[in-house]
Amino acid sequence: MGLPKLTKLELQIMETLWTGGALSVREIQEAFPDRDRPAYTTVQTMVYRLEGKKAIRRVKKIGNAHIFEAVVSRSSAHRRLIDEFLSLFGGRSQPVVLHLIESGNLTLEDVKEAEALLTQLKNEKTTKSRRG
Amino acid sequence: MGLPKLTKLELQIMETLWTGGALSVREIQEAFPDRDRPAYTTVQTMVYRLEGKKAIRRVKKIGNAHIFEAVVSRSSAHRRLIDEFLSLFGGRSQPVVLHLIESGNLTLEDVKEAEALLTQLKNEKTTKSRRG
DNA sequence: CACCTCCACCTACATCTGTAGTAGATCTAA
DNA sequence: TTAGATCTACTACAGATGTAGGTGGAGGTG
Repeated sequence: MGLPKLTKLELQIMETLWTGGALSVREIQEAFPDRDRPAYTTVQTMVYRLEGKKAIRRVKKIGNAHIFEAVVSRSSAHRRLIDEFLSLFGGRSQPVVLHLIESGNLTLEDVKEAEALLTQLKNEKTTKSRRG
Repeated sequence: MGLPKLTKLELQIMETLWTGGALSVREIQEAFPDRDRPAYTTVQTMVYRLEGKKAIRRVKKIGNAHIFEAVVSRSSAHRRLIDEFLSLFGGRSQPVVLHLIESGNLTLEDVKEAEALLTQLKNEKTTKSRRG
């Protein structure tokens, strides 16, 4: 089975784990912005569901609290999201790109930068492989 | 209130209406691919819900069948979708762009083309306005 | 007019998502 | 050791989404 489908709230929790490493439910809850923080048990429920989906796992226990960490990587989750999204446009990115540009969310510069960044990353990896 | 939120299936129906103009429930249903066509009443339910959301409206009656047409434009619906989507990435398009490029869904060429197209459209509109 | 077909409407329901309460276990500090 | 804090695990529930059945009525056909 492929990557699990993650909902908005689940993604927020994943984001916290991707950023913060291994955390308790309490820590995840407190990572939410003050003004829009779900109840402890709400977060707990989502954490359990993420566990059920194998997106996260329990790694240890501190006191009586379980500590969770991400199993699914941010990168693969994002990929999944994007594919899902593109499928709404028949898998074609053209209409998406048009709208991104139109709304000022995307310029040639952005793309150039992104490409440069990717190229750079790729080269570094290659170099490292050759050296190692 | 802004644009209504549209679900996947609702979007498929909207797409049919955006493409086909004013249609009956039966026509919308038959526009689905043979192999994955929902029951007539399923489509009907979604059409009613779209009507409830003011995304479409009844324009006339042929025989005893109502004919529906889109009220919300494809363009605004797409915009809404994209904003919704970007919000999952904190409103930043950078990670999205990176993934689009990485997965081969987006190249500099695509962006150039899209920009050219937009510029062209804008000019045409301006010209038309001046003329009219 | 009688009948058959198609449609409108209403109702139902499983699953998913977000939300949270409660009961009982466990830990910790006095 | 005992009371308060904190967690876990379970349960509940409303709204959204996809899916579709059933009933009755409108329209055309012979």
